[in-house]
Amino acid sequence: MKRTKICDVLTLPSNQQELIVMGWVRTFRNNQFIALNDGSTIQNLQIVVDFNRFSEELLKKIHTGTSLKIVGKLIPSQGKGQTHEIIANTVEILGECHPEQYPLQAKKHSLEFLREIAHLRMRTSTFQSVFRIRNGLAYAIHQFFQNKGFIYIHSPVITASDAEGAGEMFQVTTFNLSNVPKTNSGKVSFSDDFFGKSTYLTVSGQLEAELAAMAFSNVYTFGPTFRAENSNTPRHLAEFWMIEPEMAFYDLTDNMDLAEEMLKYLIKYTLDNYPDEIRFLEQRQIDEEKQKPQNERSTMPLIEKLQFCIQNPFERITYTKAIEILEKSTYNQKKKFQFLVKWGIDLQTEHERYLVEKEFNKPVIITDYPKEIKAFYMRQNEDGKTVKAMDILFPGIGEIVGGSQREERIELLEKRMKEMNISANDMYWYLETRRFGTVPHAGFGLGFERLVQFCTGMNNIRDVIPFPRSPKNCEF
RNA sequence: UCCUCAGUAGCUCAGCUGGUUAGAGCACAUGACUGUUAAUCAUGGGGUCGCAGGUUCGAGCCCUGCCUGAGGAGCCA
Repeated sequence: MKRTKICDVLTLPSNQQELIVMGWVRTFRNNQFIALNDGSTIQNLQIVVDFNRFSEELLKKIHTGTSLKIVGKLIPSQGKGQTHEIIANTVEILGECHPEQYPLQAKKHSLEFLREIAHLRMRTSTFQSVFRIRNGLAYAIHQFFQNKGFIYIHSPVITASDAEGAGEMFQVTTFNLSNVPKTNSGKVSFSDDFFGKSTYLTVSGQLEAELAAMAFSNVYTFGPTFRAENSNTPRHLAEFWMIEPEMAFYDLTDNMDLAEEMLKYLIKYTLDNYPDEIRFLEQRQIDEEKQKPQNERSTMPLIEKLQFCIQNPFERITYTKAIEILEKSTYNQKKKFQFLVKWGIDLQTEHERYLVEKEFNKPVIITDYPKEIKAFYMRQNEDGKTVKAMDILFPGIGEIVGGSQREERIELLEKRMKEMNISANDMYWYLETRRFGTVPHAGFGLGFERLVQFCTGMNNIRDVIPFPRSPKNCEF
């Protein structure tokens, strides 16, 4: 007889059939009731042990964390908390778990503490829910794009290009750091390094995705990216995953339409496929927020927030309009903003939060930013001041998507690169896309962990990736 | 990187104005009970008060530096 997964056991008729189940003990109550979890579902299966039939020696080895093989009969539960239960005929200990040394208990732990034991935290209902949803979202992203005929492109992880200026980069080298080869003038001799030049971990696959879009029309990347920024916030990681679609023959509106459709698809996918997990996480958030003052609590419970997000069109406004709204706001007139609102500034977190959480109270897409605060590759508008950029701001998360229509006109692109001190020589391959059959195109980047944060209601980004990498933390 | 707060038992925390032998709940151990739902009841063990200096007759508490964590800001996805 083969093992039955707990997710399957719970769908079977409870008609005395004999089954084998395996899993880890969550709790062992009353010397009789084992809550067994095998990770196939966040639900536990109740195992009933008649303590008169088993040796005390065996029962004493059953603790939270112990792994078991149970053979027994499936019956309707006589207790109230569950539908099924298994009456154990045999109980085999697969792996003992020392109760004094095992850090997980059958009670709530703080997320900070669980972060320190990331190798074990997946054994909790919270992290099982989060990572199950993370898995589902990764799958749904491929499904969304594949259904539309997009080609999945593997952009390189190691790159020599630091042109995007998306932040500090991690150097990749095979040099012995205590004895780095130098040139006669005393500089590091990168021509002696593995690749013969200085190389880094990628900060974005966008430029490579653009190359592919010039062949396949519609492509996307989905892979890890790296930023060596010393950012210590609940929204930043040094290693995170990004989805970067790039579409030929798309303008900025097409780009926004696709991004909005994708986000709604992914949120709906979560609601449709992970109801148990979402309900659990919603309750967790409610319990957690009970200790907070009213004004710091979420305005909507998780499920309602996600449904609201699917059902309403995202607000679309230009940067110029956004500045106008901010300037006219009573908030601004009462001088409640710390930073001055003025055309030309980069929107501060407080400004974004005002627009998303106070003014519109739903996702907002801001377009046509001043060119000075955006990247060199964004398409310049006729006004000479703004570019075809778009950022999607989500409540509680901030910027979840950043994108633009790209500058396809080579003269304007070269001029902009010169102004921003970007080497046309190093970037010859990028410029050749504009030289050889250039077309209008657009794309965006979606921060995968920020999406998972939004869909799970987790406040800290370190709790939505199995093994987070952040400044001063590379454990496990 | 900057600002603010925190670090006391395995976990979550209390510890008053500097004053005897540092407490609670949970966890754990032992016993009781046995249809429980974070089971319950009784008893018990468990501490270099983040680290290093300093002030003081005396420091968990005051001062300085460092480390770690959290929240906010910047940068961004």
